[in-house]
Amino acid sequence: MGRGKIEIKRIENTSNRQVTYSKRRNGLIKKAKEISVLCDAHVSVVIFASTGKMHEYCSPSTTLVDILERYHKHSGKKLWDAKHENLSSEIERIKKENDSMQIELRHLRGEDITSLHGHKELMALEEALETGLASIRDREQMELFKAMKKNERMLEDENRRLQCMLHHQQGIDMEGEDMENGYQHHHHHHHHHQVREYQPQMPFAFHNLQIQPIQPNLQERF
Amino acid sequence: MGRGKIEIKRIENTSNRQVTYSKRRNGLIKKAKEISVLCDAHVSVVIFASTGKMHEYCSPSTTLVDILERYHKHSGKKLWDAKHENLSSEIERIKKENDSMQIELRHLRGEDITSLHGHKELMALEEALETGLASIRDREQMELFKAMKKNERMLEDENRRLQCMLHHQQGIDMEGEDMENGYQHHHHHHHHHQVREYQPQMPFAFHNLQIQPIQPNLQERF
DNA sequence: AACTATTTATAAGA
DNA sequence: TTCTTATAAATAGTT
Repeated sequence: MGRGKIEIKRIENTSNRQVTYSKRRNGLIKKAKEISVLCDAHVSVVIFASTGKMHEYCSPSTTLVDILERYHKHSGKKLWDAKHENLSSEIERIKKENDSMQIELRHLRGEDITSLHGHKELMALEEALETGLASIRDREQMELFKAMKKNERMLEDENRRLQCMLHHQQGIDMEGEDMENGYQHHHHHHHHHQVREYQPQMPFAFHNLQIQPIQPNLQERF
Repeated sequence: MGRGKIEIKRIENTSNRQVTYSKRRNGLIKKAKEISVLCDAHVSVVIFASTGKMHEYCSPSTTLVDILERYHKHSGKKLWDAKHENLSSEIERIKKENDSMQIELRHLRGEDITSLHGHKELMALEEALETGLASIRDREQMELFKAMKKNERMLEDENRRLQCMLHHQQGIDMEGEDMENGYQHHHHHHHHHQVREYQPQMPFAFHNLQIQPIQPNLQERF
C-alpha cells in the first residue's frame, strides 16, 4: 500500500527499515486502539525494534498485568516463575482450607445441615456441639465460682473492717463508761449481734454478674 | 476504509461488533506479522474479545515470556513485582479470614475459651451452640420420623402379604378338609391368631437406625 | 463467507 | 523526521 507493492520480507536497507518500522508501528498501535474502542476488546501490544527500543500499547481501563493474568488463566502457560507458582498454589490451598472451615462453621451453627446425610454425621455434629456446650458451661461455672470467691473475700474484708470498727468503738465506749458508767454490756452485745447478722446477707457483688435466666443448666448445677 | 466512514466509538449492534472484531483482529495480527518480518521486530499481541475469547500473536523465534522478560528489564520491575505484591496481599487477606474462622471454630468446639472474657461473650457463645444443637435435633427428629414412616409402610406391606398368604392357605385347607374332614376350625383360628400377634411386634427395621444412647433428648422427645 | 465501493495505510520521493 | 501523494491494503455495508 504505497507507491509500489512490496514483498513481505526483511527490508535490507537499514534506514528504510527504520522508517518503515516507525510508520508501521504507529499504524499497528492505531489499529489496536481502534479495535479496542470499536469492539470493546482488551488489547495489549508490545513491540521491540531491531535496535532494541520498546513500545507498548494497552487498551484503556486495563493493565498489561491484568491482560497477562487473563492470558495465564486462558492458556495455562506458565508466564510466571516458580515464586508466583508457589504463591498461586498457596492461595489455592488456603482457599480450600477456608471453604472447608466455612462449611464446618455453618454446620456448627446449624445453618446448612440439609447437606448432612446419615445418622452418623448428624450424631457426630451433635456430639461436637454438646462437647462445646459442656466446656462453655464448665467455664461459666468457673467464672461464677471465682466471682463468688471474690465476693467472699470482700465480705471477709468488710467483716474484719466492721469488727475493727467495733473494737475501736468499744474502746471509746469503755473510756466513756469509765466516766459515765452503766451501759457497756448492752452496747457490747448489740455490736456483736450486728456483725453476725452481716455475713449471711446476700452478697451485693452478685448484682454485677448479670446472669440471665436463659441458662437453666447453669443454675441447676448450683 | 469501507463503503462508508465510521466514527471510532463502540459499535452498539452486537453482531456488527463481532463481525468487525473478527475482521480487524485478523488485520491487526497480519500487520503485526508484517512489521516483524519487514523490520525485524519482536512483537507480541494479546487480544480479548468482549465475549472473553482470547487471541494472541507472537513474532517467530520469540515467546511471550521472552518479550515480557525484555519488557521487565526495560520498564524496570513493574510487571513481576506488581503481580507478586497482589498475590502476597491476597494471601494476607485470606489468612486473616482464615484465622478469625479458626478462632470461631475453636470457640464453638469449646477448645480455646480461656481467651473469652466477660459473661456476655460466654453467654453469646452458649446461645449459638444451643441454637446449633436445636437445629441438629430438629433435623434428627425429622430423620427419625421419616425412618418410622418408612418402617410403618414396610410393616403394612408385610401385613398385607401375610394376610394374603393366610387367605390363600385357608383356601387350600378348605380343599383338604373337603377330602379329609375334621380340623378346619382349629386351623382357621390358629392362623388368625398368628397374624394378630405380628403387628404389635417391635419392627425389625429399627435395627438399621443405629441410634446410640448418646442422645438422651432425642429419645425423650418421643 | 464473499463482494466491492470506499476509506485508510503507507512506500517512495522530497 | 515529516510532508506529500500515488497506490496498495483494509474494511463497512451489502448480499
